[in-house]
Amino acid sequence: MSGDAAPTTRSAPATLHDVAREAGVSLATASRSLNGSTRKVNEEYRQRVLAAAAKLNYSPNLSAQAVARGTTTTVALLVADIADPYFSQIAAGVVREADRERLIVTMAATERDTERELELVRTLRGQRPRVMILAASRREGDPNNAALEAELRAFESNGGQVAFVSSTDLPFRAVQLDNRAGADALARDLTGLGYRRFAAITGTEGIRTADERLAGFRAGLEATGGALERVVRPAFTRDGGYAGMKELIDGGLEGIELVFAANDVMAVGAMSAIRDAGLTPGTDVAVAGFDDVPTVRDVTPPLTTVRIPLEEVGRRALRLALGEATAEDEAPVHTEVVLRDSTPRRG
Amino acid sequence: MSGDAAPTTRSAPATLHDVAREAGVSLATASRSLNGSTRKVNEEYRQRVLAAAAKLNYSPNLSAQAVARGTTTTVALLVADIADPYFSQIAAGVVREADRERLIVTMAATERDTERELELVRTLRGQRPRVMILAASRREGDPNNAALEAELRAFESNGGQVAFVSSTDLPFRAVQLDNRAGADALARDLTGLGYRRFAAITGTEGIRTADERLAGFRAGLEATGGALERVVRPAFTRDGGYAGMKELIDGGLEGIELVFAANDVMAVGAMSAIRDAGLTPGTDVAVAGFDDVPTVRDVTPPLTTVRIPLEEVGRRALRLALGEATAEDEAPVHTEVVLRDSTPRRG
DNA sequence: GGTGTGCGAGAAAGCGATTTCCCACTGGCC
DNA sequence: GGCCAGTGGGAAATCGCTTTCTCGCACACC
Repeated sequence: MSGDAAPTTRSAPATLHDVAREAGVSLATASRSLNGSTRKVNEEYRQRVLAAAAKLNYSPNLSAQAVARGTTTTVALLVADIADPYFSQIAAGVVREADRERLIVTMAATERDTERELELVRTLRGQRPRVMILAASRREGDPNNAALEAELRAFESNGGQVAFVSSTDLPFRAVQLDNRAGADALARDLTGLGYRRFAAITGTEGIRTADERLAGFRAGLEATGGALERVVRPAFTRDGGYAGMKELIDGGLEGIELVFAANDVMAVGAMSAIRDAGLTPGTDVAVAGFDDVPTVRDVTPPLTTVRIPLEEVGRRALRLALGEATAEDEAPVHTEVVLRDSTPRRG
Repeated sequence: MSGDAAPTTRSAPATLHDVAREAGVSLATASRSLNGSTRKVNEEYRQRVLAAAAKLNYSPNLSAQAVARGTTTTVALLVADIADPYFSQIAAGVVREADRERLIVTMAATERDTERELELVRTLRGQRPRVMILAASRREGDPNNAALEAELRAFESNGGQVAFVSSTDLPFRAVQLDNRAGADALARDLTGLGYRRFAAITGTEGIRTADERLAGFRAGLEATGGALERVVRPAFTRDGGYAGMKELIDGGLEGIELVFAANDVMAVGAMSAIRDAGLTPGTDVAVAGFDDVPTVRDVTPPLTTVRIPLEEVGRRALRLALGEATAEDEAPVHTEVVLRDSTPRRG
């Protein structure tokens, strides 16, 4: 049913004033009854107010409350792309934790554009959110970084809280993902399985997450005698992964045994490229990713990767920002190598 | 860097009042300069105000604006589960379109609980959003439906707009997905490929989307001589799909040639179950899904499904709610069967 | 020169809440 | 009986902004 206009006549929502009048009490008493202040209010009055509110279907105007109280119940969340499973899982964690704290989440997408990110932060600041969580990936040395820092500083000095997801060069709280250690461990495990000759598909230079993962992987290989023979740097997306793998194949695989993609969606794209080239991932060339997003256990062969508990990361980011972080929350997030069939033990 | 407390002393954000004082003009003039009212303001004053605002890093308090204007720039979005690619793609569409309209999106997750959904609608109503978009799936005959309808009616009569995604028995605008026709067409194409004996994995009875897809599939089979021999109804999730397929296999496949899962994540789960049972999806038993979420082109074999342009659905939902829908927007969303290797032509 | 008329600055009245402050009343205590 | 502390209701101030409303001023027109 593509429904029509509203049936009842349009009228302004009931205000607290209406409720007070209906209950025959003052504004102050109505307010106190509905949100339970420090002051006691006569039980009979309270009941009358509650009844009046129910009758009028009263819903407090959160904006007005925010103005009067000088504080909101809002959390602002910035991600690069909501449709990307990495970010959508983090968002799910933030939303869940926010809900527990009875906070409301407003979300925006930077589309991986730092200019946009800056502008969004500016806009969102107008909401006076209690907390701002920035999960969009950082770029090293981006020209907008200084302005972003200034904006966030201003936000903080007005009493707001900031938390980043993933490491950043900006001086704010952050949920530490330890990309380096994860990739390092992965590399060691892979050489342990008998692999020696590697290639990597990573994001554009400057994307901090990508750079760290590559550095960690490289370090792990160096420590255990693996050789990173080629590195390609396409976009940090599924299609980037596909394109990167194609580039590797077109350039001639020449004995490369395993391709490490800096995140799972790239790895999945890479596997499709391998297949489209008439090869079999896992058999002809092994593939490993990073993140352990849900789908990678369902691809064929299931993908070896480094697990990050992404939803937990989202939850933790919010706790961190709210200043409710336990010592555990402050520690780097535990990452764990998950070996699956995309990297079979090598003869 | 797990940064420390704010460096500058904490102070209240600059208000319009501060800006006006700094610029040496009245509050009214400052307001008019910054948001461009119908009234003209002396260019010199305007410049002074702009300069003062920049100097003080002024950011208008959106809550206060909302109270004063009696209207917000907020869109409320309800989804079942943000981490589910179906919903995250829709959300991405909503966010993108909202951004174009310079609206802010607040998001909440029902976790597939209609009780929660109702409560969230109540809370979000307090924000006085311009628009509420409900994308969480509907349940036929749910006891909370009446209360939900009442709540949304109240919201509408206060000037809010409501839009559902996917059909609903509730009398509100909705983006029509035409699940029935899509599933019908899929069934016809599959019998056209030579399949005759089918099973279906669909959601719990009462989930409208699942029911419609099953009904359409059934109709398509009946019209073309296919037989739906078994139907299982697990949860409407990836794990549900896995469990459903396991149930089918454990019950004995007995000549079933193709399994239709009512959405892609279930289909992907089903494929894993097939594989875990030592069979090969596509070869031993064909699989088809619904939605065409991004990952299904990367699974093996690539999944046959019915494409819904989910991001476009999200965008359309917002336009519909804002009353900006074109005739095109009002029409049911175009669905399209996408045949891939998970349903090879049959001998 | 007198009088409309238009323009635009600023004072002030909201918007829908919360919270301070005032004050009437009750009850305990000497 | 007088006094004081405690209680709790309601008037009014307040939050940060928008938007009427008032009013002085300049200009044009007769």
